[in-house]
Amino acid sequence: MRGDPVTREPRYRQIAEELRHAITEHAYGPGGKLPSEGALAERYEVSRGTIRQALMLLRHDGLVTSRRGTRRVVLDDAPVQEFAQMQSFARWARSIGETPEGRVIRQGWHSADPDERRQLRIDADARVLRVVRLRLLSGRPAMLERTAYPEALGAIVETLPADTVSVTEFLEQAGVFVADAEHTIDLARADPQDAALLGCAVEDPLLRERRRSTDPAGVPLEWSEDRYLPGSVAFVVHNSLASTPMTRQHMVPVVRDSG
Amino acid sequence: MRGDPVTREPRYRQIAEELRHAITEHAYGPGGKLPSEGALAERYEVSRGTIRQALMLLRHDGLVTSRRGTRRVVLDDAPVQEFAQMQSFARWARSIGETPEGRVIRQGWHSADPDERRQLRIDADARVLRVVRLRLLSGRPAMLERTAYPEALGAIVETLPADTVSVTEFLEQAGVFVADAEHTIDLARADPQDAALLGCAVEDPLLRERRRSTDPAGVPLEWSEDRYLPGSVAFVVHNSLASTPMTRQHMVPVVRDSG
DNA sequence: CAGTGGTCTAGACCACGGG
DNA sequence: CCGTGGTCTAGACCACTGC
Repeated sequence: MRGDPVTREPRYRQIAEELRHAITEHAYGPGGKLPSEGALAERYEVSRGTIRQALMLLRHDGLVTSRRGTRRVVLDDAPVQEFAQMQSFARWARSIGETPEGRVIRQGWHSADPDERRQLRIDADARVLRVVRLRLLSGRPAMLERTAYPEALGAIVETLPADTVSVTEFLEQAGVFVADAEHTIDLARADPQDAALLGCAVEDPLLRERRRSTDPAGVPLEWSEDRYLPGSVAFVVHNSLASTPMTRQHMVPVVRDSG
Repeated sequence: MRGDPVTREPRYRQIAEELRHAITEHAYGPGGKLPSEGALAERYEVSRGTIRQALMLLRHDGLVTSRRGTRRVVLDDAPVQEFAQMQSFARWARSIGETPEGRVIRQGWHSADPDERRQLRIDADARVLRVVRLRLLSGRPAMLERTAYPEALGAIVETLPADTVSVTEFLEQAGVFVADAEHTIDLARADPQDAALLGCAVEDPLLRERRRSTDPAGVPLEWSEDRYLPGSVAFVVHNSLASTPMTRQHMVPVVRDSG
């Protein structure tokens, strides 16, 4: 009943959270130096290894540097968000003080096309549930989302009300968790459906995010193409020598069907 | 025979590299299971901790999952690149088999504007070197880059020939290394200069990447705005419960404030 | 030179998954 | 239940920075 979770938060995450707060409260920098690992280990009464785990989190988020020989330096109060917020439009919207809405525009079962088969790693004869959803921020259309779900997941999603605000949160209650996602960001032109629903003109430019999400076991959960009205959102990525989660991808001109 | 260079590659990185190769050669998956940490520790004759460091690298790159209770599962042969390739247009171009070119369009010293002062963390009276560079892929204009360098770095960049292919590689030879970068990706409209140099029309949509790079000590090195012709490039980002390097950023509609 | 973070070891206990 | 990865400890030595 109480907030006592089944599995308590690991010590190194608690420490990372405290340090993150200290940093965003400008206790050190920017440009300031963190205490040494040894000093932190003493302060928190843990081993140096635990401190290093905590600092690793901050480093991957781009909050601090680290190099041999000198103390860690505060880089910036970076705009860090939880994975859960990146993964859920509704959570993100709430975190910035907007009211998220969602409306299913169309929904139906289809046999998977080659792209869907590759992304969802399913057989040629498998079916997918395709859902088109309009996403709104405080009443204004912000994004149009076209998602394909594999059979098992589609059977759940299919039952949701058309105005479900957060599919992600519903799926979590059903025991479905997203653990990994790969995003491809580029530009697209509004097709007639985009234009009608987002309230722009056909051929207007949109920011496009294609996303493939998988569960903790590595099983693909969804393959989605989201189109954002320009001016409503930007994507921020941090990378470093320590981790390079972002890559450029070359696009060769492709021939598309006339639709 | 220990003829190793000054600093040898750490064991965990060697192991990660071997495993990465095995994965991309489809020795396990996709969907396959990796050997347990204990088995790998025995095979490579290292402690379990070292194996875990290696696996952590693969996990952050989105190559494998990891959860308690089961062996790691191969996710995909992900489009992983080195940080160095993400950071350098020329290196990236070569890696995809294209010939990179660069041309300085304009270059000059200015007093830093508020944006540059904040991004480069410099004083109000400091000067910056502003450089406008056109980047080409195999002869075709692909991107226009507007960069601001702080005084010390500008003094070096200023001396480069106008057709320098890789500024990054030159700076490395001068002992300047990029260790961290933050990227903001959204959409922009071509201004007259963009249009003239990229060969598009004014107001045409462009994919915009703003970037702030820092050195290993956390000192800002450059603040840049790159505008890509659509269709030439996409950005790919991997994130997970383990690390969330990407965030959405809300862009507030420009509202005229009435004093 | 002293202090720092990077690497590595050899243990330990626990939480979780799946048979 | 057993095997797995997640957390944590208490050391050790080394490479590097900066005085």
